[in-house]
Amino acid sequence: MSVTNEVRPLRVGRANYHHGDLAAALLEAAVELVRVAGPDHLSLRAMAKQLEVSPSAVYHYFPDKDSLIDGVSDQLFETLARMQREALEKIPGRSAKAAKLRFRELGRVYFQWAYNEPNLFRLMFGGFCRAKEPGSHSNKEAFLMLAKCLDDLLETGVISIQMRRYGELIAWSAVQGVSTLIVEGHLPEVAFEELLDGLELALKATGK
Amino acid sequence: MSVTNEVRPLRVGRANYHHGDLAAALLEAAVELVRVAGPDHLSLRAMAKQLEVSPSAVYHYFPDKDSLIDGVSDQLFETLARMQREALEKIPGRSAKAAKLRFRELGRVYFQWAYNEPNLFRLMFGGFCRAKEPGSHSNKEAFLMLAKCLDDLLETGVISIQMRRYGELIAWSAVQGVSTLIVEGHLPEVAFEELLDGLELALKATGK
DNA sequence: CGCGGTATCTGAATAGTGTTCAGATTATGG
DNA sequence: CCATAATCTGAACACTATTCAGATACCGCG
Repeated sequence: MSVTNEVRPLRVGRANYHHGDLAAALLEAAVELVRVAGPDHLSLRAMAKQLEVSPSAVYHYFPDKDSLIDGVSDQLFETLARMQREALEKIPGRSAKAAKLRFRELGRVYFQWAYNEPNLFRLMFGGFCRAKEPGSHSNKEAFLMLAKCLDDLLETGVISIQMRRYGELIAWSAVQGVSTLIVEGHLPEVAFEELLDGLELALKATGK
Repeated sequence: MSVTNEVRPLRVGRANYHHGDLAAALLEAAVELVRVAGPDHLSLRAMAKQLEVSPSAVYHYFPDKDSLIDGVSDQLFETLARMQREALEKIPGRSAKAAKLRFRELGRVYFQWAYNEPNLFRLMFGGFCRAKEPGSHSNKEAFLMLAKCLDDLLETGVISIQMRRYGELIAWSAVQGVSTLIVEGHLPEVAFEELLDGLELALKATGK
């Protein structure tokens, strides 16, 4: 819907030269291929064939396959962060109940993402790409959302002041871990809600 | 050191036929190659060349590459479990202090494994192999060790009875998660000990 | 001791992969 | 309208997993 949208010819007729927006098309196709086949079975040639483009065309937009995967990763982290943001916006209110719901929903979106799209989750956290600095990607935003959530829980007296200090670390680690363990078949699906129960109880701790 | 050790000819002279114990040699070479190059860059041909064996020889012991990776995975899970067992054996005693040390050490071995050998960790949990049933692999043993640890913490009054119920789930998930997040560069290394502090505090909860 | 059968491994071939590079094609600014 | 820059092609190279017919070495049985 941007202004530049009307300009590109988008491969008029059958002429194959000048795709229009090949970089974006490549990323889109890559996401889809990873989604169905897994990160280790992403094939540049398969992508090129699907976009009716020569395999070497890719190298005008990405220096190599790993760079493309990095691009996909960035996009996925942004998508996940957006989903979390949207989920939070649906639960307004400054009550303890609302704060608890937001906390659980934040974790639930994370887990559901992993559960619904295991291959995308694997690409993000399976060593195919690495975060340049701790808290890069859109992880920065995700981290801030979690922090805000915990602040709300503290203010409404749900969690203790001592545990607030460890909140982000424990919650993020536990949700990340349980997602991996369920996705890879080491834990049953039902373990996730149970983990949330445990987390809430644990963070409450000696406080209140 | 087993009895069958003396029997195999182990590739006498320069004759290349009949390796001796190719299956085990393949697994060993595979572990080493994954260790240095990552799970997605494991090459059957590179393995074969290293063992001075034809590439097709592999297929007499493993139906395909994925089966070999499954074999590697099983071996890695056993190794990790053994390291945890050995770590526990070094900390005897029924005191609260000993129980706390055992709990932390169990997590530390898990994390150190991930941190020291990220590529092996990725093979185990990155979707290259899947646990057939929840609690298969030598995860069963790892899970039992963790359960025993938590029982000790309960008996010595370190953790609350309520939290005992969520102990395995929270501890395993959190340690798994923080290991992934640190290995993949989303959290700094120091986050691990901090997580242990938080976990201990969290599990204590309203009890004692 | 020798011979047949079997387990083991080879060699070649097929189909697929990422990557490079010279050159062909199209779009665009002066 | 033409030159220049951006874009994409086609062929080639060095890899990869996998299959299969056939060669090789071992082992037990007579």
